[in-house]
Amino acid sequence: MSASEQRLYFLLQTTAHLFKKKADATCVEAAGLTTAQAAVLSIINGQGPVSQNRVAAQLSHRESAMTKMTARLEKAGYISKTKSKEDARAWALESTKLGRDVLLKIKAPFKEINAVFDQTLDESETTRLANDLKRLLNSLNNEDAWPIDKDK
Amino acid sequence: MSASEQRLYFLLQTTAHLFKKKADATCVEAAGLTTAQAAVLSIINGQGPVSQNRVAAQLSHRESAMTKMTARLEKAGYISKTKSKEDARAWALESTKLGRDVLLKIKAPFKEINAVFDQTLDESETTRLANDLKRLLNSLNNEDAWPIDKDK
DNA sequence: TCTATTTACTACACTAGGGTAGTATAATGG
DNA sequence: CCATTATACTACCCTAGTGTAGTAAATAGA
Repeated sequence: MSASEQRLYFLLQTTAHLFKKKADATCVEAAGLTTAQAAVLSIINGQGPVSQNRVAAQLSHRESAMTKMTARLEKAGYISKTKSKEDARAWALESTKLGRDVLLKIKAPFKEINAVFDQTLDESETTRLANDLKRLLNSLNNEDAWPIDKDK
Repeated sequence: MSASEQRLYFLLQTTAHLFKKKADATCVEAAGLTTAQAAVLSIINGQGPVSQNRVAAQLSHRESAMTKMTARLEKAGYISKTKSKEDARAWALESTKLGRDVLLKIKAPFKEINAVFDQTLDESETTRLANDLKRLLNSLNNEDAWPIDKDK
């Protein structure tokens, strides 16, 4: 059956939406932050002093979304925003002690989410699904970058 | 590899997000409405006079999201909201001529989206992916409904 | 029949993204 | 070296969802 007959787009959106809803609920209960905040915080924590720009790129988000997100994270005390020394335009984002602590609290809820995947799919199915999603991501990216060459 | 090693949750969210972004862009360009509006409108169009409640349930959304969404669709002239005769609390949502017209305009952009799926995955892979997503949806739903019985 | 509960919806405050227009700084080309 | 262009970010307004608290109508139980 073709993608349209399977209503694959709708299925993908619904699955992602419900997983997000569940993950947000468990994360907020366990640690007081959402999965969106956790994603940004974990990149900042892992990549030392980093600009908003670089975080946005890794999440396929816009800079304007980052402005608000880092403001929330700073207000909550999870990150610090200081002006970069190399580039006066950019922020140097870093995680705080509180930010690192809250990232630890989020491990248990994510185990719960991953348990749903692992209870439903075996190892080979998980790998296959991950590969399918990666292939779809590649197709999406290459489509827009065509025929302009994609490397900078 | 396990779901956590594959970062399956993140992969699912990213893929869904980028597909939504692309689909929204092409739909807005072609017909002036978003995919979220298209989903609601197409349910209303297909199921005659229907309550907000029933639409929300099919999309796994909350009633409060429907209040705003139907307000936008009515303002745009795509649907009519009249009080239900069977139940004075409920709305009877129906598509207008304009709403049906705009649904036709959206077919081409969705073909484009489905083409990305079909270019990337063959028929058996598409079916398999759809099944995996359906299985994940079932796992999510049954988890929350346990041990309370799920039928009403 | 009269109360209690459920149901359909609204209002409001919030997170979270998009897109556009603008500013300040950096990098580049003549 | 200076003008142009690119980059990093902000401000603003929009869609779109959540969750909670509330109202009015329907339903169920005593």
